[in-house]
Amino acid sequence: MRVGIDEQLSIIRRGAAEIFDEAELRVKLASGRPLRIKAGFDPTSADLHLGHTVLLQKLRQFQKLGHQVLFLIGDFTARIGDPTGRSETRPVLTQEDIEANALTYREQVGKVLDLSSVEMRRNSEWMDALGTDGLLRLAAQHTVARMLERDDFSRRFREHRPIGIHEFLYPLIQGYDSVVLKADVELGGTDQKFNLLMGRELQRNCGQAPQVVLTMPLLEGLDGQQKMSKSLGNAIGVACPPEEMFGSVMSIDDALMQRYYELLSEVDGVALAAVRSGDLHPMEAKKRLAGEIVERFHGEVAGVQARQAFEARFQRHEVPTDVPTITYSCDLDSVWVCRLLQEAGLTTSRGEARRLVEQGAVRINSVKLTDSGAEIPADRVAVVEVGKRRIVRIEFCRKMN
RNA sequence: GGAGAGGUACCCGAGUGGCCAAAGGGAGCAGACUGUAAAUCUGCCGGCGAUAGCCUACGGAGGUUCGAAUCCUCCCCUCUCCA
Repeated sequence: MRVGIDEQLSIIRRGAAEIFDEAELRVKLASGRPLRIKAGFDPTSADLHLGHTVLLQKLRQFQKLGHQVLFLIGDFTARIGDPTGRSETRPVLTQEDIEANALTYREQVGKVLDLSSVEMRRNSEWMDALGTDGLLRLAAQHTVARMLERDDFSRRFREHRPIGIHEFLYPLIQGYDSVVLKADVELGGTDQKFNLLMGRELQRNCGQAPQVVLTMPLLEGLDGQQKMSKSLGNAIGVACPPEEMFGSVMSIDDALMQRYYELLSEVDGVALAAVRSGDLHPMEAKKRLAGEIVERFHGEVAGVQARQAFEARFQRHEVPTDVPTITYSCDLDSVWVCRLLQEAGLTTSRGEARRLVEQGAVRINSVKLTDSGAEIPADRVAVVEVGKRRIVRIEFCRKMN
C-alpha cells in the first residue's frame, strides 16, 4: 500500500512530542525507499509495561506504512544502565539477568509488532567487537562539558551526587548503535532526547545522513505523577493478568485516563473528543479503555470477561466464582484467624493480620470479622476476603497424624 | 596524598548517652465517602499468639558504659576543597 507523504507525516506526527526535524523526515520519506526505524530497549527488567508500548505502537505505525523496524535490544548498554532521568547510578545487571529479560521481550513485543518483518538486533554484536581501542575513539568524540549539559548529569553534579564515568559512555554507545544500524529515524521517550541527538552527531561524524529523531511523551504511571516504571511500582505490565490489568486501569483518576486515551488507545478522534468533553461518562469511558487494553494483550474474550468480572465484583459486590482455592491442613477443630490469614498468604505477618481484622477489613464467608482473637472452625470451606482485592477460598483438610 | 562534610526504617528526613522500634513528610495498606475512581477524613504502617516481655534494626567490625543511633577505635562508601 502506497501512502502519500503528507498522510504518512500526519500518522507519524500523531501523539509525538517532538520531531527533529520534520523537513528532513519529509525528504527521507520522499525517497520512496523503506526507512530504517530504530528504537532501543534495555533489557533491564523482565517485563515490558504499558509505558513501553507507547513507543511500540508508534513503531507499528511505521511498520504498517511499509518501513523497516529495527528493534534494538540494548544488552550491552544494559550493563551500564541508562542514566537518563536517574538521580542515582543504576545497579549493574548480571549477564544472566540480561539474557533472561531479552528473551521475554521478544515474546511480549510480538503482541504489538509483526515480528516476521522486524529486524531484531543486539548491540553486544558490535560493542563486544569494538574493543578498548574503539571505545576510546568513541569516547574521544565528546567532551565532559557537553555531557554535563545534560540535565540529569548536571543536576547530579550540582547536588554532589555520584556520577559513574561509565555512565558517560551510555549516550555515546546509543549513538554509535545508530551509526552501525544506519538508522534513518530513531524513536524514544522525551527523556531520551539527548541520547537520540547524540546519534545524529556521531552519524554526521561518520559521514552518514543524520537520523531523524522522534520523541514520544512519557506515560505517567498509576500514581499520575511519575513516569511509568516498574521500579517505582506504578506500572501495568503487559504480562499482567486480564482482571488485574482491567482493575489497574479502573483505579486511575480521570485526568490520567485522558492521557492514557491519547497515548495508548486507538480510538478515533470523535471518540476521543467524547471522552474529553465528558459526553461519555468517565466511568464508561474508563471501562472501554480498560477493555481495549486488556484485549490488545490478552484477546477479545479476555477483555469482555475482565469487564464482566469487574462489574460483578466491585459494582455488584458479588463474590467471584473463580477465586483461587488453597488447601489448608490443620490438626485442630479450629484455627486462629490471624494465623490463617498469614499462612494463607493474605497477610505478611500475624501482626498485620491482627491490625487488618481490627480495622474491619476482613470478611469470612461475607461476614465481617471484628475480633482479632477469633477462632475459625476448620471443618468446611471458607471464603476469606481481606480488603477489596485479596480474596481466597480455603478448603480445610485434616492433617494425618 | 592532605583537609573537611556525610552514610538513620521502602524513600526523604529529625534525632548527639536512658523517656528511641526511633519525630515529621511521602509512599503503601485498611476503613468511611465514591465511579474499586480522584480529592478528603480516620486508623495502621519491623517481627514474635495480646498488654507485659523478647528478638531484629540507625554503613561494617570491635570497644567504653548499668545503658549507645548517639561516645571511642579501625574499616568501607559518597561528596566538597586543595594537590
